[in-house]
Amino acid sequence: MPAPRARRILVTSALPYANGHIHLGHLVEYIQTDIFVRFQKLRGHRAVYLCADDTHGTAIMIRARAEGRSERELVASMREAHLADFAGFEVEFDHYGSTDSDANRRLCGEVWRALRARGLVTSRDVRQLFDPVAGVFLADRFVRGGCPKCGASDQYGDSCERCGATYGPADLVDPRSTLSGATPEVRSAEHLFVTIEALHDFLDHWTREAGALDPRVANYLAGHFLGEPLRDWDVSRPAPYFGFEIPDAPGHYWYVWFDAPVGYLAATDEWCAQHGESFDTWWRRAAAADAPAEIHHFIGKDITYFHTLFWPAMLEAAGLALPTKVRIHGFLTVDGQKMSKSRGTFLLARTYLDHLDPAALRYYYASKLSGGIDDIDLNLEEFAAKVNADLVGKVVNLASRTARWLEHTGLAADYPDDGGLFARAAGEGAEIAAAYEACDFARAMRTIMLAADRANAYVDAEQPWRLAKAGTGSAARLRDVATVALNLFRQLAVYLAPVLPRLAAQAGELVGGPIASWEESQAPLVGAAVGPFVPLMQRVEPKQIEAMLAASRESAAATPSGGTAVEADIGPPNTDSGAPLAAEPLAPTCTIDDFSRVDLRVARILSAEEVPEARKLLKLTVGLGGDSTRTVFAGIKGFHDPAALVGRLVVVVANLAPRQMKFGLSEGMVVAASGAGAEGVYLLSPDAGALPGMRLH
RNA sequence: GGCAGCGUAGCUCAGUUGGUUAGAGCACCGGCUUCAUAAGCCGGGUGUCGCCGGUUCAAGUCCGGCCGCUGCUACCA
Repeated sequence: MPAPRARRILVTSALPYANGHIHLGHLVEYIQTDIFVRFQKLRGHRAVYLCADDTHGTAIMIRARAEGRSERELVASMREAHLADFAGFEVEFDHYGSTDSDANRRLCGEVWRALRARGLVTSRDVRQLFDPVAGVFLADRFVRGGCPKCGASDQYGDSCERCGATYGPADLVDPRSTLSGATPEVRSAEHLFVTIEALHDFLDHWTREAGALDPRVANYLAGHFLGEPLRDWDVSRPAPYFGFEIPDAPGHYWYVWFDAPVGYLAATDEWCAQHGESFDTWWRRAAAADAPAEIHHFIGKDITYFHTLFWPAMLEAAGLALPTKVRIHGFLTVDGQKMSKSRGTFLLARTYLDHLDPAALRYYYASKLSGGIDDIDLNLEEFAAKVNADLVGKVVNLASRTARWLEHTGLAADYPDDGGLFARAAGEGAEIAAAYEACDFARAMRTIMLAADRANAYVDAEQPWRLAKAGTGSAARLRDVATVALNLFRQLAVYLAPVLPRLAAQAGELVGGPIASWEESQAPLVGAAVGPFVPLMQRVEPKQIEAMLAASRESAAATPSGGTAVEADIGPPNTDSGAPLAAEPLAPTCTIDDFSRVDLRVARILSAEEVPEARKLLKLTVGLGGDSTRTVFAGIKGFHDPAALVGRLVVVVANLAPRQMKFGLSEGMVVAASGAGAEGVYLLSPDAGALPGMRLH
C-alpha cells in the first residue's frame, strides 16, 4: 500500500454553547470528530482539530443575570467545565478558543467589512415585544399568555398547545414576559441584514457541485431555500446584548450566529500564532491556492443551514476558503426516547464519567456512527453487551489469554506461519481506512471485530494451554502461537487507536512500544520484549449504569422545574457570589452537643403528592429503612415534580417534634437550601452509596 | 402549525445501480473448551422487509396513498 501523500486537514466541531454543560448528545459529535482527527494523524496527515466555546447571545445574558454575576464570569467557569468534560472523554483539541476573544472580534470585523464592501448589508426596522422591566427584547418563547382563539391560559407566544392555533406574540391575551412577569410592549428597532440573495447563484453551484455536501442535503437546500429568492439574514441585535458591538453601527451587536462560525477562523488564528503557522495558508484563497488545505466541519443536523448557506456565503464574500466537507450527524436518543430528565436519561458528560469508562462510550458511538444524518440510539442494555462482548471478550481477551506465555521470552524471532491471518487483516486495512475516511465508523468496527473473531478462533484451535502443559518439547510451538495472537492483538489495537487511544497506548506498553502509525498494522513484530499483562479494560456492570441513572435522576430532580437549569457548582469556588450568605448571616455559635440534639438522617422518598389546597406543600412519605416510614409535609411545591421525587434520597430532621398542620400531621422535616431572595428550593442528596437510616455526623 | 427522516429477526442495525433460498451482532437453545477479566469456539429456529395499491420478467430496493415513530423548526431559514 503506497503511503498516501500528506494532506493538511483543518477539522472543527460545532462550538458548544456556554449556556450549559456537555451531555452525551453533544459527545456524539465531539467523539465522532475526535476519532476522525486521530485517524488522520495516525495516517500521517497534518490534521488540526479546532473548537471553541460559543459565548454570546441573549440566553447567556439572561442566565448570567439570574446567577447574579457577569457574563464573562459565567463563560469562564463554563469553559473550565467544558474542557474538563472533553478531557475526560479523551477528546483532544489542538486548540480550544472562545468566540469572546480579540481574534474573533477582529475577524468578525474583517468579514463584516467585506460584506459592506460588496454592498450586501442593509437595514430596516423590526417590530418585536420588549420587556420593560428586564430591558430586553423577547423571543417568542419568552412570552406567555392566553390563547386568542380558545382562551387557554399560559400559552407560548407563537401557538397554542391546546387548540393548535398559531398567532404572533402580540396577539396573546394578557401577555407576560417569562423573564420578569411584566407586560411586554411592542417596540420597533433597527436591525441590519445581509442580502444573501446576491450570492444565490454561488450557493446554487456550491451546494450541488463542490462535493462538500451529501446529495440529500443539497436536495433539501435546493427544495427549501434555493428554489426561491433567499430572504435577508438578520445579523444584528439591538442593545442590550452580550456580544460584539458592530464597529460601524453603534448600539448594534452581531447576532450570535454571525460571530459563532467566525470562531472557527479565530481558533485557527490563535493556533497559528502559537505554532508559528500562517493563518493565510489555511484560509486565504490567494495564499492557499497552490497547496490548499482541506476544511471539514462536523455539525448536527439542526444547524445545517447556518453551515451550508450563511457560512459559505460569508466566506465567499470575504474571499476565504470554502469548506471541503460539511459532515452532518443526527441526534442521540437514550433507550429509544428523547433524553429525559425525569427518567434520568438526560445524561451529563460528568455524570457518565463518575460511573463509567469513557472508552466504552467512544467504542459504542463508533459502532453506531455510519456517517449519515440518522439519529443514533444509546440502548443501555446493548451498550453494556457490546462493550463487554467486543472489547473485553474479544479484543482485550486476546492479549489476556496469551501474553503471559511470552512474559519471559518475548516474541519469537521469526514470524510464524499463522495461516495467513495477519496478512488477511493487514489487507483489510485499506477497507477499514476507507470506512474511517467516510466516517462510516460502524463499518470499520464490524470489519475489525470480524478480524478479532478469527484471532480468537485461532487461539482456540491451537490450544496454547495444552502446549504449556506438554512441557519443554512444545515451548517453541507455544511461543509461536502466542506470538501470532499477540501480533493480531496489536494489529487490532492499531486499527482501534482512533477510537480507543488509551487501549492503544496500553497495547504499546505490553508489546512493541507506542503506536504511532497506521502502517504498524501492516507488518508483524518479532523478537520484541513483552511486558507483564495488566487488565486493559473493565467490563460494564449493570450496577454502574443503574447508579449513573440514579445520580442523573437526582441531579435533575434538584433542578428547579421550569426555567433554565442553574447549577451552582460549575466554576472555581472563589467565583461564587457572596449574596446568599450576606442575605442570611450565620447563626450564633453552637456546641457539638447542641448539634447532636438534631438527628439528621438519610431517607428515601417513597411517595409524593400535591396538596391541592396548599400553596407550597407537597405531602411526602419517606422511609428510614426497614418498616420505618413517616409522613412529612415539605414546602417545595412548584419547584419539584412529585413524580420525579419518588425514589430519591434526601436528608430529614428525624427527631423533630410532630406538628399538626391543616392538611395532616407532619412527622419531620426535609432539609433544603433556599434564600437570598432567589427563587428555588434545593433538596440535598447524599453521595451514591448512602442508605436510608444513616445518620449525619 | 411548517419541514425532514425513519419503519427489515425479541433488541440494535447492514442490505451497494431493482436480480437466486434477505444478512450481522446481541439475546435464546444445544454441544465443545477451560489459557483468559464467568472470557473463547462450533452448530441452530430466528422475518407478512409498517399497511394498501401500482410499474416490472423480477420490488426490502422504484412510484402513489395510508398508518405509526422520531427529529428539527416556530427571534423564521
